[in-house]
Amino acid sequence: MAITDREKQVLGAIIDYYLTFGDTIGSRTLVKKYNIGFSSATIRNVMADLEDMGYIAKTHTSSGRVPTDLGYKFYLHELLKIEQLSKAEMERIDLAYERKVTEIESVLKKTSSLLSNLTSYAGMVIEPDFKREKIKKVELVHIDDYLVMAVIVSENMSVRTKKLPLEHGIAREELEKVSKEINEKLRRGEVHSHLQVEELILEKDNPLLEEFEREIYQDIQGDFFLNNTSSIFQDKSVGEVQETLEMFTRKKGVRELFESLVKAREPNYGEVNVAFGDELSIPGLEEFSFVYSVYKMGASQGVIGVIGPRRMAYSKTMGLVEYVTREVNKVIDEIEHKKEK
Amino acid sequence: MAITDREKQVLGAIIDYYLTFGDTIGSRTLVKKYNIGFSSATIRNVMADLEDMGYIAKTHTSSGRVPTDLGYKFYLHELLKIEQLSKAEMERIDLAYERKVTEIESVLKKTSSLLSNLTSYAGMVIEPDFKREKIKKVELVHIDDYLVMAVIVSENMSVRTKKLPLEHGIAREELEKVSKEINEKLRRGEVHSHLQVEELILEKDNPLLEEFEREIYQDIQGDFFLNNTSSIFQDKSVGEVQETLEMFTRKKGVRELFESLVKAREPNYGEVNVAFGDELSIPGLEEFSFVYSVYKMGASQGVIGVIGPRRMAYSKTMGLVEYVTREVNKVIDEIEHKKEK
DNA sequence: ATTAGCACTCCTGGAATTTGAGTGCTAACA
DNA sequence: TGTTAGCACTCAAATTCCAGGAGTGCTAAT
Repeated sequence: MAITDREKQVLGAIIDYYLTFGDTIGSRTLVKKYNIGFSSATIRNVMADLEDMGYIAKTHTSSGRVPTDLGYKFYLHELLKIEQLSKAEMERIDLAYERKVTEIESVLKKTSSLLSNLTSYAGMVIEPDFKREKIKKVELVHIDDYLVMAVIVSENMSVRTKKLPLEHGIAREELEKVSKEINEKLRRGEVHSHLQVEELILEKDNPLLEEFEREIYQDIQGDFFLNNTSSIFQDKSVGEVQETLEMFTRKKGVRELFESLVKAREPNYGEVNVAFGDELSIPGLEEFSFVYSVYKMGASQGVIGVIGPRRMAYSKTMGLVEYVTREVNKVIDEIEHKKEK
Repeated sequence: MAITDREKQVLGAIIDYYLTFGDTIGSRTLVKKYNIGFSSATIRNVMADLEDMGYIAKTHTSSGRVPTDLGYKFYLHELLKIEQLSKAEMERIDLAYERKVTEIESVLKKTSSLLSNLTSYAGMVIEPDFKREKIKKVELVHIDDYLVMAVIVSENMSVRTKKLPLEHGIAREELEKVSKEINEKLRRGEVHSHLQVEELILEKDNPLLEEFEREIYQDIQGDFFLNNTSSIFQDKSVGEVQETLEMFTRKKGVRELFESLVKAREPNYGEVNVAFGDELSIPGLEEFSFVYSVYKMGASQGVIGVIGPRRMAYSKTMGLVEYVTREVNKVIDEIEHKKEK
């Protein structure tokens, strides 16, 4: 049962109204506000058909209609056109990346806050997974005999630091030896993952292995930058969204969730996607939408996106995410080339 | 005009009721719930007197009474007894510090979460101010020619790391020279503050000084660990407390505010204090209370405390903060002695 | 196929009303 | 003189009631 043009038009109007006012709309108002050349009675029939098809629904017997999830998806895939940014907006973004930032982490941080500023939703940037990167080298800094600071550099030039408290103590010279040993092995390709590196350090001293596994695990992995989260919860009470908020501030598990979402779909570089909260299956985010796209960095990939209410200015937001992602890819390229030079 | 015992008793009852139910209480209910050997009419007279003295107030002409700020303070200073923890509770806390943690930062982190678990309010631990500490040594790790990771160790063994992106690039050998130079100067006592250290590095390369000042400023200073903040806002809407929440997650300015509060009073080690939100003058925290005490670490001092609603179980909480602070001081001592050994 | 008309439904918001927990004051009492 | 009973009065909060508005579906006419 194909959908007619008239039906498309009406569906579009209903969604548009819902997007801007968040409310139901009935046949009469629809005819008046969106100049449609038919009477309300006709539209009532069209609406009844759309309801049969499952695209719209009533909230109660005599209410107007709102789009269903199905209707929403139809809209996103078939009806929606990504809006090109205006010249002025583009310039504003370009300007943000103008003063050459030479360090990748701060580029990502800045991008996240840029997105939230421009959309007034929550901006989100996920770093490429550090754990999956090959380790290039490790420097062990001797703080004192009982504390070592490991500086871990990955193939794509991400850097992580990690404190390693030692039970038995180690002298500076001894540590330097260990350090050389490790880097030697790295160079010969005998060690890859960061976990192995830890083991190498630790077997010299055999300390609180479990502690590490549990506590510091998260510090070492790819970070993510999330901005302006509270804005999207606005009217909710803190109690309701407490867990989600906690999850964001502790940065626990969030990364995995978003990552798995992106993996689940075909990752098309440069293409902007939309995921409803319920597709994300992130507790507390059921009523939100995630507009995102994938950027690449070295061999890995990260995610740039915006979390906002289901009722959001998709057209605009998607255009924005698209443009910003392109921009970020450009900056990353520049940095990488500079390094190689 | 001295306050009589009877008045004290009534005031205590009013506050107790307010603390547990957060509501006004009238003479009749008060007589019934707190077995006072007088009639409601008598209590009405007592209440009228207390109101004249400014300790209690009505919310409207015919309502019951609630304590005023003055009444609250009187209660805290004169009436309240700090509750000793039970054996079981003490053991539970001891247990948390049992598995010897050999690294101070994680002790503080753990303390913060311990406090929030035990009170279900927000636990807060402020590190001693890193900026005020003397710097003991600096290690400069060469990531690549355009990125240096500085590891800064203070006199009291706190450690900070900081990425320094360079505009013009520096070779490994050159960097090592700079590093030696700096540490030499440190040893001779020619350099103290971390800012000077930065300058020394930077004058070799003259890079994005302003960027530093602005962006990385906060990373370098003493951190604080704040847990479970959302729990204290519970019933509020996210919109209302958005700014405060944002302030907490960005960790911007919070430290200064709390520090200045503590400075404003005489810092008695080991003694537990209470500050009302309005004494803190922290935006968004007007309706909260801060129960805290000061711990010392090397030459500096930090703060351990709990942020909760004005209506909180003070007696209990104060006992808890007192005990935990003692415990933390003990652990820090142990770590420091171990180092010296 | 479209439309006008009609009876009916449901949500919404404000006004009116009731109830409960208080108060202050006065007069009586130990 | 301190304590108490009794009474008239007040206010906030909850509940009920009611009218109005925005819809719908259906039928009959165009």
